[in-house]
Amino acid sequence: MPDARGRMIRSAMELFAERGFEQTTAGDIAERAGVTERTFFRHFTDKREVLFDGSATMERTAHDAILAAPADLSPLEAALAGVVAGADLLSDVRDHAVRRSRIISANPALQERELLKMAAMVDSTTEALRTRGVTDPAAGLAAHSAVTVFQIAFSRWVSTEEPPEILGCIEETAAALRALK
Amino acid sequence: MPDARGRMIRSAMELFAERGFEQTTAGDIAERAGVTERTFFRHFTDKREVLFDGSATMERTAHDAILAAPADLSPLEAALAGVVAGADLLSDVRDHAVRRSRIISANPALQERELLKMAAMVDSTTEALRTRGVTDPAAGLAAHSAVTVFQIAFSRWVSTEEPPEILGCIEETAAALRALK
DNA sequence: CACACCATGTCAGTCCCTGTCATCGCTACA
DNA sequence: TGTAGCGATGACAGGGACTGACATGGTGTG
Repeated sequence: MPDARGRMIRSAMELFAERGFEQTTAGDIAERAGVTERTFFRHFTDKREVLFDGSATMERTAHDAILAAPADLSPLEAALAGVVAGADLLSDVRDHAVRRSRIISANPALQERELLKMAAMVDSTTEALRTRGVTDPAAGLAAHSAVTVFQIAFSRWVSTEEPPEILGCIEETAAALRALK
Repeated sequence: MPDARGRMIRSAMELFAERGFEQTTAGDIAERAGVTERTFFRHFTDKREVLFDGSATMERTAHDAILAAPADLSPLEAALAGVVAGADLLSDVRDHAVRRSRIISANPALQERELLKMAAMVDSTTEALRTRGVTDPAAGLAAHSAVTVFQIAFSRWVSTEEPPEILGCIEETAAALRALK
C-alpha cells in the first residue's frame, strides 16, 4: 500500500469536514485510509498533527529565504521576505488551504496546535535574524511582527470570496504595520 | 473543606515542579488536594488549565485599561497601556510567576496552552481597540504587537537573576519595538 | 536461498476526560 | 423545629487518545 501517509491525511480532512474533529476517531481515520490505528500514531505524533503536515517545510523555506535576503534589508523587511517565501508555497493550493482553515477554525484544540506552529515559525525566524546579526530584543520583535502579518494576511486571503493573491494580502498588511503608531 | 480550588492549584504546582507535568496524574493532584479526580475536572476543564487560573483576570484588566486610556493615544500606545495594566498584576507575585514559568517551559503541551491564552489576550485587545474606533488591520496589528512586547518583556523579567521591575522590562521592550524598522 | 530491515498488525494497558446517579451539608422558609 | 431545595462532592462506568512490546510480512541485497 503506497502513500499510506497521504491517504491518512486525505481521509482525516474528509472526516473532519464531514463530522468535525471531535466526532472523528483516530480509528475512523485509519479505517478509511485502510490502515490500523496503531500505524496512524506511528506517522503522526497525535491526532491533530495530521492537519499540519506542511508546516515544517514552510518553516524551513522562510528560514532559508531570510538567510538569502539582501544584507542591507532591515530586520523587519528581512523577516517579511521570509514570510513571503513561506506564503508563496500556499498560493497554488488555495483550495486546500481554505478547507483546512475552516476545519481549524471550528475547533479550539486545532487552533491551539496552529498557534504552536506559528510560534515555531517565530522561533525559527528569530534565529535566522540573529545569524544575520540582528541583536536581541529586535530579532524577536521583528520575527513576531512578520509572522503576525502572515497570520492576518492569511486569514484575509482565505476569507475573501473573490480570491486575491496572497502576496498582495501580505503586502497590504505589511504596509498597515509600517504605518502603525 | 474550604478553598478546594486553591488547594488543587497549589498541589498541581508542587507536583509539576517535583516530577514534571506528564509524570503527574490528574488523580495525583486530586489526592494531594484531598478531593476526587472527578471534582478536579469539575473545577478545571482539563489538566493543563490548573496552571492558568489568573489569565482571565489579566485579560479583563488589560481590556478595561484600554477602554479607560486617554482618547488621544495611538492604537499601539493604547494597547501597550492595557498590557502594562495586566502585567502590573504580576509584579507582586514574581516568585509564583517564575515557578509557573519554569513548569510551562518544560512542557510543550503547556506552552501550547499558554499560546492560546496569549491569543485570547490578543483577541480581547483587538476588540477593545475596535471599540476605541481603530479600524481593522491596524487593530489586530497593534494588539499583536503589544502582546508580543508583553511576552518578550515577561520572559526577560523571569529569567533575570536580579529581579528588575516588570514595567521597566516592558518599557524597554516597547522602546525597541518603536525603534524597529 | 539466507539475511537484514522496515512498515505494519495485534494486543494489553494507562491516563484523560465525561455522563450519570447518589449523597451530604447548608440555607431559606413555613 | 422540621423540611424542601440547592450546590458541591463522591462513586462508578465507559469511551477515546496514546504507548510499549512483540509478531509478521514484504523487499532488497549478498
